[in-house]
Amino acid sequence: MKNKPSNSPTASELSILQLLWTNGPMSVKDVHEALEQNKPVVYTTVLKTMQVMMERGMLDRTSEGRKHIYNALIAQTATQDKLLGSFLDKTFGGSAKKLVMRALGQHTPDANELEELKAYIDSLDSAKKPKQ
Amino acid sequence: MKNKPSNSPTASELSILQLLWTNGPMSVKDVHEALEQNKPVVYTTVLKTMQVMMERGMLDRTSEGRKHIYNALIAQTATQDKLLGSFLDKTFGGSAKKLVMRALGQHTPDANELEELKAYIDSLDSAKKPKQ
DNA sequence: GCTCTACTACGATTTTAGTCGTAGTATTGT
DNA sequence: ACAATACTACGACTAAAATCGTAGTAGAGC
Repeated sequence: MKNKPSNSPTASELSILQLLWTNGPMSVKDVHEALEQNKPVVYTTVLKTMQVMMERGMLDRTSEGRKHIYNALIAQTATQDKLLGSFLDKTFGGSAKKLVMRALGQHTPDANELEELKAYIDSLDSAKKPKQ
Repeated sequence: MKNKPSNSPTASELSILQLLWTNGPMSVKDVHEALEQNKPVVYTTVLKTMQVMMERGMLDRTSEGRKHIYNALIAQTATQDKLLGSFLDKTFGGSAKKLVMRALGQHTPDANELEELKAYIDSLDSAKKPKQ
């Protein structure tokens, strides 16, 4: 009776999750060193954050000698989807079309990625109107 | 020497900005009544928030009798773009393609909007590779 | 066995967002 | 003029995130 469904991670928590999702299980030291490449942060701050995340059911850990190796318990895609849904509502009034156009306009992918996107939209499109 | 470049609005501030962007200048009373349709909130909470926003350069106001009529000073698109850029970095590692695909997959627009999106991507695409 | 080092544990503080209650003030209606 | 009304001003409180410092402890090397 402990694990709540795990609320959305905060910005700091998310930066830790990104590392774990990318690299797999990591020690606090690993995470700290990685984070510090962007912005100075005290070791125990990272440690504390990860401990809190474990309490909240976002991470678990195993012991390897005296180290703790942490692992993400919540899935990347599910977490991103939840954050995206919330952001979409708050910032673009829930209009995915508006968000997408703005994202593409501001951070236009290269031609190859644009082709992929068109193909993806086609697949969605034909699912919507199966007039095939 | 007062106006800082106006930091990004918080969630509460954004909900107020959305109203002002949509409806134009509004009194605190108007904003309060509109917000309350979603979630109960005390009048002075809204007032205080709007005063803080004015201090931060997000709003200004004029007097109309004893009322204050507030107006958004920061532009909707610029604000959305800033928030979007930040969200994109934090949550999708800066990959607009990933964000877009996820947004479309989770909140698929109707067929008409998908067509618009394809057309928009085409316009971006031809701008990228002007092999016309 | 002893010391030094590399960790973890945890309390405490700071900061910020969000919220509310009370007081003050101008205007309106009688 | 006076009371009721409709506002604004502002201090203060709460909750949560983020940060840090100190203390404790296990293990490595001598």
